[in-house]
Amino acid sequence: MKHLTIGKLAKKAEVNVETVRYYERRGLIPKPPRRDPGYRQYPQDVVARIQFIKRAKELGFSLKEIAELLSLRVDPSTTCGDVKRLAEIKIADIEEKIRTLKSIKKALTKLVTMCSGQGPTGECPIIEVLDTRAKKDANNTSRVKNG
Amino acid sequence: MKHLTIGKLAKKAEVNVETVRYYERRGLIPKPPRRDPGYRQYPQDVVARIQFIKRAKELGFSLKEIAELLSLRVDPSTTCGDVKRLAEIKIADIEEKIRTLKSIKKALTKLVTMCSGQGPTGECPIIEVLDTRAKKDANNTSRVKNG
DNA sequence: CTTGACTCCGTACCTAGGTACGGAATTTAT
DNA sequence: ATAAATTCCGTACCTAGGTACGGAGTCAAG
Repeated sequence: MKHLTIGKLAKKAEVNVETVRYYERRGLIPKPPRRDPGYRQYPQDVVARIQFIKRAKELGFSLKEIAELLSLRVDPSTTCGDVKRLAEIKIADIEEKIRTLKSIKKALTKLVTMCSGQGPTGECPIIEVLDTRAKKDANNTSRVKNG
Repeated sequence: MKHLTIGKLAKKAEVNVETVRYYERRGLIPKPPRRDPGYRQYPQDVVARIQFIKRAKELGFSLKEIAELLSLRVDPSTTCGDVKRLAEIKIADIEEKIRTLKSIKKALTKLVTMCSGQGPTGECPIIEVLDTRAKKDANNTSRVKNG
């Protein structure tokens, strides 16, 4: 089977048919060629593209950001400098996300340990772990003086 | 300053006042004590809690999931077994997210390299990198394209 | 002691990201 | 060769997560 109907594609990628059409409208997947009466014919690789979109969504990227990620490629229409710049911004975003996830994970791991250790502490260590990071821009303006 | 009004809290946590009330309704932050005519009095630590919520959202957690994360603590009302089980599920979720983020990052890094190398490939390496992962349940015809 | 900023509350509205509807044409299965 | 499923399209609707409105009471500064 060389091409996929929209229904087959949706099934493979585990999304709704309407979602496929929606992504097309949003420009997240390319407009496919049409068969005789107008039926869409999808190449196989669109499955992976949709699966990428799904994963990226779970990681907190908006469809707009995902579209940007997907457009990142080395082709004649973009200069390398542009691609590089955008990619580097995205890499930094991702590193930040990874850092935060790691600290949440650490907190959870600590919690599990505490649990085994039988310490009924009552406080939530998850927030505590992130607390340090939160402090980076916790500067009160001068007008917050109070007694 | 011992307590915060809702406005001060919102400012510190960099969210809208309405959002604070919304989170209260959703049970994401505890209902604070009230002052004389009914004004909310927030302890300082709620700032960190809201910042945690903001970050977790950026990582793709829903408010419901965030509520679960925040309720994870060792206290008398939950058994250690319960906490541990839930925490371990969350840890696995997080590890999956980290893995996916790393592979996207890797793809982007590769892209930057390619870019420096002047290779006008035209294809999007981001999807390709994730493709391997996608294949885990892509049991279709024997015809697998390679590149 | 007034003026303006802040608070209360319920309800209405908004954006993002889908999902469903409905009727006509077409394809597939029986 | 029918019946059942799929496809087309535009539009309407839905959920999550806020955000704004409005009118009344309250606090802080001039």
